[in-house]
Amino acid sequence: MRTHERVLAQIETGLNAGKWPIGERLPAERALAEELGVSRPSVREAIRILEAMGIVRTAVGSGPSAGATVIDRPAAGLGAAVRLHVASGTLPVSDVVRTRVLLEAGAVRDAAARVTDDAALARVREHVEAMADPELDVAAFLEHDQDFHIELARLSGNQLVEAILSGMRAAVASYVAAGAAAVEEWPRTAARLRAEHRGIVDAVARHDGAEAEHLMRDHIEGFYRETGLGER
Amino acid sequence: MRTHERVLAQIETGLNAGKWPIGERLPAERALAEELGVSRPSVREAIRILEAMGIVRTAVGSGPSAGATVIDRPAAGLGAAVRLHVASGTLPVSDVVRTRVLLEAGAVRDAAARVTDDAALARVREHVEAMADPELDVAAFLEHDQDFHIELARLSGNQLVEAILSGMRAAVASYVAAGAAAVEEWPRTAARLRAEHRGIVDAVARHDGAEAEHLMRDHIEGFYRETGLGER
DNA sequence: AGCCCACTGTGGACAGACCACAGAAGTACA
DNA sequence: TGTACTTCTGTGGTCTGTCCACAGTGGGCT
Repeated sequence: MRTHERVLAQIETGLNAGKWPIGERLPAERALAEELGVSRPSVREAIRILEAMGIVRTAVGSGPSAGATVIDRPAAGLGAAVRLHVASGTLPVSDVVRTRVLLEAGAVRDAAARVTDDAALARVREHVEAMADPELDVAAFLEHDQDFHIELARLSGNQLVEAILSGMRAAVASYVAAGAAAVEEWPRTAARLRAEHRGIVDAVARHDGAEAEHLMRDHIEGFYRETGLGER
Repeated sequence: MRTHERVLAQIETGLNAGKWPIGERLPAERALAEELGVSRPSVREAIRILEAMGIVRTAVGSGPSAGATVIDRPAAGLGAAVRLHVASGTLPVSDVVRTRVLLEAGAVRDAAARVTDDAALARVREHVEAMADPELDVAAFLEHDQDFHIELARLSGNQLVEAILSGMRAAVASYVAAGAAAVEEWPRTAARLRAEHRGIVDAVARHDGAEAEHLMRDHIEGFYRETGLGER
């Protein structure tokens, strides 16, 4: 086993044992290196991996905010992994779409069953309304679309689903942008997407999970079909 | 932007451009460092991240197999991320279970629609049959159970779903083991699980996606309920 | 012809140094 | 006494140089 892997394992053990709760800082790189009897570069490599996985955040300087702070951003690591693999071209877009359908459809169903927080629902509606602005260019529209989907998934309360979808965000954004560019009459498509968004939110608001699930499924698959992304 | 991030971005760009198809090797660390005008440690940190994400595999020595070879193991990176976050205790088991339900139910539905490869189906059945061995201890039984679920998901042909589920494997294994230990009459539960497995495979084999989806849902949720893991 | 061994290129690891940064502590001055 | 400035200290970021272990490769010896 390589040194940095050993370091990683030791840190992971410590994390499991609750040695450094979220918000706490890991020992300084030099201290950790001495403590574990390894060199600083080895410690750094381990911390790099933790950072890429969204487990810690590093900062230079002095004071409480400096150093490697334990955080918990599942989306960071999952996101980077999904992004890199989609980028490397081996993860087909159709797989990403299908996975979205499964997760988002399930998420809105759960959201409909549990949503009571009107503030959260209002946040979702904000994105829907923002998309109604006729001045909005396509990029900004799609930005709100992404936020809408993520916020909606968040309503399910399932952190893992939210993290995976957040992770897929960049990958989704790139294919959606390509799809939007392929649409002939964008204004009409945009109007339809808006209407579908409203329908989904309304279904969630009235706790109609089955309907919300159904609408979400059609919404994602419909866009994918209309843009012909599947035939590439 | 930090140096290793710049290196990572450059490598990612190269990957996107198809500069190093899968199976090819990245330039040597020293060469890459000189080419990009950075130090070797910075290059190493970038490669470490790629390695953790399952994008490359490194090997010492000489010859074609040495160096950083581009591979594609989405499960590696996603798995590590899910494992670390579940381990860090912030991802509740119920979220993991729910995510499994969504993904696996969808996966078997897709599998039923497309499965024609009898060899792949036979591989799944092997695990089912292996679980029938009365000599099998609980740990080995659960091992086969995990393999069964992953192989089944693989039949869907969706690499992303398979990767995510593979990534969740370790997390799932730990909660399933805890659940199995909480069961009063294990032999009876084991028999039921076996029967459910058979039912799912049969449904997939006769292309009955709806039934397979339904059975899978009940299978996962049933075990979760029976073991009372949700009440902890 | 076959075997052995040195060579070469690779990642793995380490030591040591210097820098940039940001907060903390100490100090000078009003 | 209070405020502003300066210095100190601890932190990650980065680089240089070095050595090691390893695994093919190819030449030379038997």
